[in-house]
Amino acid sequence: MPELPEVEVVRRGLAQWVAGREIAAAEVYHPRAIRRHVPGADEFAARLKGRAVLSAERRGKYLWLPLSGAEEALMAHLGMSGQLLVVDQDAPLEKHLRVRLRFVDGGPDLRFIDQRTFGHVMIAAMAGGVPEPISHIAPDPFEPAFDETEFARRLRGKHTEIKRALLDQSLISGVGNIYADEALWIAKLHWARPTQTLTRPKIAELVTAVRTVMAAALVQGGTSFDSLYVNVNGESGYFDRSLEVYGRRDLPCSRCGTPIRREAFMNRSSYSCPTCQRRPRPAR
DNA sequence: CGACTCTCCTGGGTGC
DNA sequence: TGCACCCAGGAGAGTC
Repeated sequence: MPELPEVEVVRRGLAQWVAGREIAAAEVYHPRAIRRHVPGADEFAARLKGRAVLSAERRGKYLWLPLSGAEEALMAHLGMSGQLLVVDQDAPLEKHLRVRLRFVDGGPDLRFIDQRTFGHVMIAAMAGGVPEPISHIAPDPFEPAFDETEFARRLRGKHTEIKRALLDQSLISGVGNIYADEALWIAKLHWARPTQTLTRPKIAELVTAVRTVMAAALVQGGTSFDSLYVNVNGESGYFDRSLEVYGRRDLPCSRCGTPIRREAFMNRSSYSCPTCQRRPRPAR
């Protein structure tokens, strides 16, 4: 649920507080947190010891810390409830602490805390500038590598609904349920609109809406809808106050006053304005 | 192969 | 007050 803006907030904190430091030790408190690191916890810790963190990078919702030595990085995905916190090494261990990194400088730890355990960390080889496990995902809309023409071409070739496509990280990365609903509201598109019926100008409008809402969220430090999204210092952003549809069932649309509706879609909630976002005709 | 569903997980909230 | 249940949802595995 932390989406691109929240993950970017975390990346900036890691760049400031963790980059340039040498790892003294890694401790794994819950095996599920490293389930994608196939060699296991002991190998994970051994491979990190003595390596320096070179920088902090991001694509979509994925973060990675390139490491000194071999061409590999410590990669993280926050899932729904993951947090990467920079905390004093003497601070008490958090209830949902999953992985702890200590540094040779004796400064603050980097701790991965994750209540719902959908997030994970792993060490991954680099491949073409990104960790190999995420080589299949598309650039996010803030990267120079994001090709809007290619995105439009692939989108129009799909036989699916627009919201499903927005959440497909192989088409465009970084968009999750909250910002998908917000961007669709800005572009006045219903979530069920068939992708093959979208014109190129409408797709351009939608991409602009995605960038607009995410940039606005980033300025405010991200969204803190359920208080689990925090920066590396444990602080929440304020963008939830600016949400137009997400979580606003029965509240008036700021454009037309119609009560916002909540519908089930893909086993989750979709919020939209019944007037501004007309349901597409069922004909195909 | 593309489209779509299922599954993992925990704790806060709710209704009785 | 306690307990059963629902809900939040990203992404990979599995199904058709």
